[in-house]
Amino acid sequence: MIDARQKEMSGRSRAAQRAIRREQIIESTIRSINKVGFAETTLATVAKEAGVSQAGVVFHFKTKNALLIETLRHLSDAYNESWSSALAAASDDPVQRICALVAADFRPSICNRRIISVWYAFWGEAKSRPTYMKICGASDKARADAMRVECARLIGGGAENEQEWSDTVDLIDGLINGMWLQLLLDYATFKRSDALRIMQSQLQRVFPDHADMIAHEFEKVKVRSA
Amino acid sequence: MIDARQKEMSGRSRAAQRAIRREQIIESTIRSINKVGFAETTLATVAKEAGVSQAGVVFHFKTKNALLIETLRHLSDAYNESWSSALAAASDDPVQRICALVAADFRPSICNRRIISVWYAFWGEAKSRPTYMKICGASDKARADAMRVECARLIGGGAENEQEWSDTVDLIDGLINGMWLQLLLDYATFKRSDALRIMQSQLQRVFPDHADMIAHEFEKVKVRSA
DNA sequence: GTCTATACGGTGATAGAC
DNA sequence: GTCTATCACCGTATAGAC
Repeated sequence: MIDARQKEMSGRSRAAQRAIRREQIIESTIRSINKVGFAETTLATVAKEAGVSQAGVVFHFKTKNALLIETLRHLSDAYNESWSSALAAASDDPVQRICALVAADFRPSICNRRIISVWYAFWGEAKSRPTYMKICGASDKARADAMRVECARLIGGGAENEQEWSDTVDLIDGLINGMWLQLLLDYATFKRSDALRIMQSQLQRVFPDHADMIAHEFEKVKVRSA
Repeated sequence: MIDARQKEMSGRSRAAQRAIRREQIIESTIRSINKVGFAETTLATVAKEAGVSQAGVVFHFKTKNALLIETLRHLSDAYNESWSSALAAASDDPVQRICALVAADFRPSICNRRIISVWYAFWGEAKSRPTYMKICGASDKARADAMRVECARLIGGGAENEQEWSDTVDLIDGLINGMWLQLLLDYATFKRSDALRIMQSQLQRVFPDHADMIAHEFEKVKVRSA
């Protein structure tokens, strides 16, 4: 492990090395939260996962709290990158863009128990830690706004429909979060494919005029993950 | 505070006194998780909230871990009692029973940030603590089964429809969880009334033949909480 | 049953060698 | 940059008086 690390380091600038080492430690924090839980995660458990000393962790993040905040930001960045790139790759059609946004939240890299459990750990602490709250809120809002734009285009942009877009976005995004919780808790019987099937039929119910295109878009997702 | 406690104690059996004191400490645990978070909740913070000594908390629950498990069980019991009583009070009509189950999850006593944040704290720890997982899973399953019965009656009980009930239940319950998360994180702009409105319109979409009765049932909820 | 006092281990963070 | 050694503190849990 130490060899692999050193190999990865060689031939890079100082700044790049620093960034890589920080990311390694953040990944170790995620692993630790998975193994022993958020409450039991200490500098020692993180250091052990990362294969560095406890002081090494502090050197790179100053304090434990800063490390946890950076870990949350890392999750948030990865999430934002995922839906942004999905949107960038999609056509201009709002139905396709909505499907792309939904499908992005079920990509294996984003949507797996390892990551979901960490999100839940931070959400659980968010009420008592304003910084977590802010990061989670900003991440959620950016994504919801992206979805709002597409729903507004599809439903009709007049102000008289504003509550309808707004509710449609809350409905779709809320359902995604519900699927995530079920993937976390009911992992023995509930799979990503179940979640995707439910999301597809729900989108078809919400946008019955575009049922065929939605089916077509979800077929593509199924092919990609097969 | 101590006077109020002693007043509550007088004239009760030993067992009842014990139960009351235990419940007071559990309530204090919930308050502590709200104030300082799950990770920072210690015997000291709980004891301070409860107005007893640290050793007093241990006396009643043996260990901190046992206290946390009892706290989760307390949440779970309250939740189960809520939907069970709602079901018992409902008529025999499946639509009314489904509405009753949904509305029960948005009762102020069950659905408020104080309680939701504690649920999220436990969900966040669940992956690394099998006992939490088991309690959460059992609670979820009982409730989902209750919903499944009603959906099966409404959709048609043949085996050929099984995936349809199952998905419908996952859809409704998933959406409820999504609404809870939004109530937790987006509390400034998203209210219980927003969640109820979205749930109503969603149920109407899922069961279009019963839209009128659903509207009627949700009117009753609105009147009750006004 | 409830308290005060305390044992004991672990925790976050620092100092200083290399 | 990374380590070992160390600190002061705080965590859980116990002992024993009342």
